[in-house]
This record gives sequence, structure tokens and C-alpha cells, in this order.
Amino acid sequence: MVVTTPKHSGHEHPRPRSAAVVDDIVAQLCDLGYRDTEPRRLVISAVAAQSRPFTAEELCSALPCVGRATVYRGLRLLVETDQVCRVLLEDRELRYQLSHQGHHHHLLCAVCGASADLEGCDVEEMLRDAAATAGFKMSGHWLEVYGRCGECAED
Amino acid sequence: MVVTTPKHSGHEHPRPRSAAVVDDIVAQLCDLGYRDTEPRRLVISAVAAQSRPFTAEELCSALPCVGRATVYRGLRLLVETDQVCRVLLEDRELRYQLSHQGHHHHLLCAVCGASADLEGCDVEEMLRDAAATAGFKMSGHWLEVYGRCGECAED
DNA sequence: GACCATAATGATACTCCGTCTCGGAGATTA
DNA sequence: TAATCTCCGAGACGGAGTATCATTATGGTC
Ligand SMILES: [Zn+2]
Ligand SMILES: [Zn+2]
Ligand SMILES: [Zn+2]
Ligand SMILES: [Zn+2]
Repeated sequence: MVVTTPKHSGHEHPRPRSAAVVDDIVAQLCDLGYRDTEPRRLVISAVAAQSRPFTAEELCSALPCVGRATVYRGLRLLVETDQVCRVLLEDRELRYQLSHQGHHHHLLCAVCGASADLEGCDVEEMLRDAAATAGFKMSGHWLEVYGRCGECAED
Repeated sequence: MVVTTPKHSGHEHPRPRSAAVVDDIVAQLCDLGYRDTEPRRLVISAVAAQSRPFTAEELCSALPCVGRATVYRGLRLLVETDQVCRVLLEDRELRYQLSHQGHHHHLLCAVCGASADLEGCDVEEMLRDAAATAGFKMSGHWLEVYGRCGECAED
């Protein structure tokens, strides 16, 4: 049950954009051997419906019919499969958002909570070199940038 | 009570280096209006005695005679006054270590837990520019770099 | 469709980390 | 000495995430 993908649907009502995203993610999970279940789809579509980085608890209350553990499990699965990425706020609160794939970092607005991907920034090289100077072989890093987005900028 | 600073101590036995560090920190706190108390000194000297980044709980068990709340309060005070900095491990575990003052980042060995300050790395500029490109005004950032230290490096 | 192995679910208990509360003990000042 | 204030410690509390485990749903096979 649940919305099945109408492959060649002529001129029916188009489903909301997010539905396509959900189908897409579910398909990728299936390829990896994970089942297509209703609670999982609910979690994924709730994730896709968010417009800003959200917390796991927010997702739980947006999905009162899905068990808390299931929401957390779904979220973890999405992170592990790179569909969702985690961002860390200045107060160390952990939030999630749909990933645009590939390694990247986020700009987070401290006022409205908006997030943008950090483009045109090649820290990796620089960090690797600096690490080497200290005798370290870099294997990873965590970077979050905070500030105010265009809309929240003032004075 | 408690070790007082022997200003001009002739040729007595030198106290452990860390004692000087403790006195120094306590003095700075006093300047800020905080009292010089025994539990506080115990916390500070336990901090100074650590050779690697440590967790709050580790500190608690290293100080069985000091209340848990007091250890946490002391730690928080030290962070707020910039005497101690916080580092975040890859699994998001929070650890602490004596600060070398000023804004800087850390290199953390994923094997032995050693930490080194990241020198000669000017990410700030780069981040600020990249943020501006996205219409953000950067106000802060969090960066941790993970890898293997020289001793733990292998093939 | 029926059957089955097993992946997934959800209620709930639990752990972990850190903060709050509050009565009491010292310091500090008047 | 009395009043005030910081600090202390025991323990209650709260939020976030995980573990447990009986039950259910899924997807492949016949
Ligand atoms: Zn990066
Ligand atoms: Zn904003
Ligand atoms: Zn920096
Ligand atoms: Zn190491």
C-alpha cells in the first residue's frame, strides 16, 4: 500500500515534489537491502518536508504515529547512507537535514536557523598540510560555520 | 591551608610544575572575583595533571572527594574564563584540556587520544570569504581535525 | 495465494551526561 | 557579631539517545 510510483502516469495530478524524493531515497535503500516499510517512508517524507535543519525530537513529534525508536533508527540509517547530514549548532545541539551528497560543510544562521552549503572553500588541503606539519596524518574533520544569513543580517 | 605560593623560596624543594599552573589560574580567577576554595583548587590541579584531553566524568572519578556538581561547575568556569578548552571527538564525545589561550583548533589522534594545536593554518579568512559568497556574515565556527599522531602512524 | 525466515517496529526501560535545587558551611563586609 | 554572599555537595531531575524484546510486516519462494 501507500503511494506507489506511477511510472508513466500520463496527465494525472502530479504528486508533491517531495514524494519523488521519498521514492528516490527508498529505492536507494532497497538497493542496499533495506525493506520498504510504511514507518520508514513516513520518516523519510517528514525529513523531506523540513525546510530547515531539525532535531530528532522535532521529527518525533512531527510523527506521533511512529515510535520514537523507529524515528531514531530511520534517521541513523539515512545518515549512514549519506542521505541526510548532521549539523552541529553552537550550543552543540545536533540537527539533521537532507544531504546534497558528497563531503561538504554548512553555514548556519544563528538567528533563523537557515542553513546553506559552504561553497568554494577548500579547507581540506590546508588542514592536511597543517596537520602534516604537526606530524599528524589527517583522516577527517568536523567543521561548522556560524553567522547570519542575508535575511537576518541587519545594521 | 592548601599550598600557598612561596614567592621567593630560596632553595627549597621545587613544587611540581603543575602547582605553579594551579596558582596562576587561581590568581586569575581571584582577579575576576572568584574565591580561592579548596574544592576548586582540587579541580584545577586535577585538570593540570591530565596529559590528554579528558572527559568531565573522568575528572569526577579522579576526584572522588569533590562533588560531581562542583567538578562540572569548576570545569564550566574554566572554560568560560578561557583556561580550558573543549574538543569534540569524532563520535561527538566532549573532552577538555588546558588551553594555550587564544582562538585555535585541535588535531586529535584517533588512536591514542593525544592532541596538538593546529598551527600555521588560517582558515578564518577563507571561511569568512566563502560565507560572504553565500550572503552570510560569519560570526563563529567550530573546527576539529582528526587523524593519527606521529607515534600512532603506521604504514 | 500460502509459507517462512528475518528485518523492522514500538512500548518501555535504561544509560549517560549534565544541570538544578536547596540546606548548610565558610568567607566577606558592615 | 550580624548580615550577606559565594560556594559546596547530595541527590533529584531532564533531555537525548540506546537496548530489550515480544510482536508484526516484508519480500522471496513454492
Ligand atoms: Zn571538509
Ligand atoms: Zn537567518
Ligand atoms: Zn578558527
Ligand atoms: Zn596517537
